[in-house]
Amino acid sequence: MPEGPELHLASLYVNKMCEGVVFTGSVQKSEVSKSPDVPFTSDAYRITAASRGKEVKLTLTPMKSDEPKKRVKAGQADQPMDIVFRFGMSGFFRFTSEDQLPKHSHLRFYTKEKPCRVLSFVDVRRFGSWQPNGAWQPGRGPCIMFEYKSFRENVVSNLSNHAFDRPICEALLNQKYFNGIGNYLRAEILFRLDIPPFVSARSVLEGLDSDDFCENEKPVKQENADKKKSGRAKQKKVKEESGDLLRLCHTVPLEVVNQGGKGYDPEKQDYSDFEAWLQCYYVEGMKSIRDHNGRTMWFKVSPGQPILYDMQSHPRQKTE
DNA sequence: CGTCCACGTCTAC
DNA sequence: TAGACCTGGACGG
Repeated sequence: MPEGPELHLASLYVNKMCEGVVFTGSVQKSEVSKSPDVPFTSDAYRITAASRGKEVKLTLTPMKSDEPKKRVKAGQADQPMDIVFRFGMSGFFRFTSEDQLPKHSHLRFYTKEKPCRVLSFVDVRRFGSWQPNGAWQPGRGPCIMFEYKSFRENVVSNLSNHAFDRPICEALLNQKYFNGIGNYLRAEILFRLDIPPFVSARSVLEGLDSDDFCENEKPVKQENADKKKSGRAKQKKVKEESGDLLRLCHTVPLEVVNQGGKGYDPEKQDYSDFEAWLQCYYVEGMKSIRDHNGRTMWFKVSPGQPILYDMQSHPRQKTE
């Protein structure tokens, strides 16, 4: 499942499926999982979810006892517990009956009904992880989708950092600054602005404002408010028409969220909408190359652009 | 049968 | 800056 949009859709899924549902007992981990046990037990508790960038937080909240004076049973939680999940390459949540447990269900929450149902964290490859009593991972930046203002400020005020020495396509995967961007989003975002993937991040980002003046229909800045010009005219024009790179880091993922469904997941039936939405990643006629970390970067070569890399064409069979 | 590839981190040399 | 960590689908022989 898992870039920012899929993590957020997962949190919406949990909140929708678990609304009004009462869970009970302890939290079960699969035999094979190496993630920590979740030391939480309650006769009756609820589950809610939130997302931030590429993480999801579940909150387990014990329900108040009918008899307030009665002491909480030994071993029973009386305080909420947060569990923070990262999804690796294949994590997602599923809510099923007990006899429909998905394969690779590695953490399970059981409802109080009979027959009971189960909220599962499913993760085929087990690159995902969870942390009981967890918090948002320190060092990950603000969410590209839901903390847009601080996301922008964090990038613009740290452009001198070595992270921005990297090519823009690699910097976009740095979760300290782009929490929620992954491999398909970086391709789609750079494609929209026709930015060559291996130009230096700093050269693309310098000159951007920490405030997005395009947002909220604010008037475009005074033409001459900025002195140093010339090369910036083109950039400013792009910004007026479709937003700058940082704005697209916000709006492109939100397009996927607004599609609903499950976002990126070729195994699912409703993958076709998402596939149709992709303009670059894995698209016929686009080029791909390994970046410095061995990740496949998808991009197009614009007419007249110099061929800087040893590229190969990777045509895709359109299933439709 | 085999090899390659996949939405991401991690830690160890 | 390699690998390590995993399963499984696609595709080649």
